Amino acid sequence: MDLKQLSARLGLSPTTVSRALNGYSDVSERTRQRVIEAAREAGYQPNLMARRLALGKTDAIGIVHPTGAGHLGDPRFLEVVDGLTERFAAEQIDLLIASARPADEIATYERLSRGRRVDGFIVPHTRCRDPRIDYLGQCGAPFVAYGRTADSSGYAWFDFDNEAGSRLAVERLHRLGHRRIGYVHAPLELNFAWQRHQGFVAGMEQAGLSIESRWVVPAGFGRRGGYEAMQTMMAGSDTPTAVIVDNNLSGVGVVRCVLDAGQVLGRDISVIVYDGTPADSTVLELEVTAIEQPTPHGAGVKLAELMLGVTQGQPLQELQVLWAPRIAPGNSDGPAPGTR
Amino acid sequence: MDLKQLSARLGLSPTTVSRALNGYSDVSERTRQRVIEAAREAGYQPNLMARRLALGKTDAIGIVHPTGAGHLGDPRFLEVVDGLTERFAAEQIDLLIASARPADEIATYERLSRGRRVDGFIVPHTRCRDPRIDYLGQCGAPFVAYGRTADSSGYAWFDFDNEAGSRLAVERLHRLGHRRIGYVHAPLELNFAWQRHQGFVAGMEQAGLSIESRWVVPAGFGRRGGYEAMQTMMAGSDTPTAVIVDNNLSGVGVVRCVLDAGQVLGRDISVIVYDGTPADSTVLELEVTAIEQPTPHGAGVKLAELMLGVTQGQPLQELQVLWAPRIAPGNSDGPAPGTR
DNA sequence: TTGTATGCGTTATCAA
DNA sequence: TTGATAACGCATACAA
Repeated sequence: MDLKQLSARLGLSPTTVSRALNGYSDVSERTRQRVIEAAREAGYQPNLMARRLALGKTDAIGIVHPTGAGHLGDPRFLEVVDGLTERFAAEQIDLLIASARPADEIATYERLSRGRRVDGFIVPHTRCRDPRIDYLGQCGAPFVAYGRTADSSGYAWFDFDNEAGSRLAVERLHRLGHRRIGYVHAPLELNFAWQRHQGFVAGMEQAGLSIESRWVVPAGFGRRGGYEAMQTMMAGSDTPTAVIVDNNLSGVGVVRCVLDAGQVLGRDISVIVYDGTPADSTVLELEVTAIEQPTPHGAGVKLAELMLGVTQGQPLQELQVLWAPRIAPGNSDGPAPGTR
Repeated sequence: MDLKQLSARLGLSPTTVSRALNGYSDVSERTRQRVIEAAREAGYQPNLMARRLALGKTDAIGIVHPTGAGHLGDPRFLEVVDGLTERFAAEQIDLLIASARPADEIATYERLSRGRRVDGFIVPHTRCRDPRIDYLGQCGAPFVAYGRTADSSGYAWFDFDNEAGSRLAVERLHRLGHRRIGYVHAPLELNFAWQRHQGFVAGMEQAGLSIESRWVVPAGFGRRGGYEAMQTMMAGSDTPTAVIVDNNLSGVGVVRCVLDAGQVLGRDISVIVYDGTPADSTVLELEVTAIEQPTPHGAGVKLAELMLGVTQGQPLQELQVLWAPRIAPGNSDGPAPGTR
């Protein structure tokens, strides 16, 4: 059942039927109702390829996710995808997913954009200096970045206020009497890690605390990385009384390491973790004090909306969104030992 | 630069140019070379929407992944997607991803297939009785299932020989002298869980061992579920000397629980886990004995190839592929206590 | 308010 | 071996 057949059945021209279905104003209300009714009962579905050809759009947004090391099964990524597809589906837009090793990433963006397979991109896992952003900017493809780069002025993005989050954590620990605060972080090329680290530095400065470089430990992204980082930190002769962890996978490792060392969280040592403990974790009976962000699903929905805004030519100013974190208190932190 | 412009530049008709580029035989070799050369240097890219309209294909395959409980961030899913996109990209085929809550799943398949947004589907996470398979079968949409259903005769699928895997594990433990063997499993609606459980039952029978129902414990999918299941099992007065776990997330929980109880793996209690330990785990210095499957990435590639086979009308027989598991010995199992 | 004619860029048909 | 012409199904100036 195509437009021609439907219009023939109605005794109208395809033009009129098309306009009636697409909500144009220059068609009488009576005709419109008649058309809509007939379309419904005939089970008419417009041919998307034809429409796309005529309109020059693909109704698809691409997302290229980096594969391989450094992104070992970030489980939250799929939740972002959930949010994206949910919001896009409401607009009849498809999400096209591609994977690429870091070395092939640009080529993949090129393939998708030059082949006009998508109308735009969602760019995840931004880095401080990000060639993907550069490439898309210069070739004029619409996109929304999930996270900012060093210079974030010229494009649409959605990000958390990572600096503020770390500062909140430092302030809280400082109020609890801690003065020796450690920090476990993901690779600083990842911009979220960089920003959170910046916030840590700023927070410490503001609190008048000095940063011990041996207590600032990089961890591979993931549980194991966190575990090893914490082992390193605890191996020294003097150890911090509190630790902030910049991602919740590493956070699991850190917490696990503390427990394995026979220490009591919130008493012997305090830990605050970005995003707290993953729902699925073996750390039971422990509510880790968290720097709380919007859910990945919510982020996905927001990213989708920004993408829609971009394609509709909304002013850039409205397309740069920063969400504010807050502290969700748990029982993994407490007064510094010897404070009271 | 479109076909018309390119043909004008060459002094040929669009027809000829099209045929030259698409490898038809009825064009002279000299002309073909000339056309290919010109196309390359002009950077000609065919308009996919136009081609799709003309050919009535979408060059896209859909994958609908169930969102919400029960699939909490299965990290391996993304790896499967990697394999899929990698293989499909080589054929200029896009992978379209959608998310749906279990209740909306069928509707999503319907939206995608009736809207002719995709040429076929990959169906993940099959269940024993699976309405998605029923729906796709009856509406005639091409698809490949990742895992079989109870009746797997009428469609293309890729699966592991889950029964064989469990039997291998039981045999190994039996040879090591174990007679009291427990089993921790994912919900049995999931077909892989069902099959693995069947294999366990068959293996025990074959070994002449009796199954203690209190040692067969269902666990939610995930680390925590495994942990709790193992707690349950170890709470009883008499406990098994060995445990088989049917997925590696629960496996982490089980192992963790054993360690937390101060027992030594491979000596006090033996554990064999499907797929072993995830690369990113806090269980250090321990190589869990695994029932080894192909990698998710490999599975993705294979699924993509099966999909291609389906669209090319290959006989069904060649499109039902079972991969055989093997045991990868680690140090989490050993002779039953008191055996030697 | 409706219809006519044309374009979107490709592939397929059939004649030359 | 090549080219003219007609699909593919929808959208849109423009005319009525």
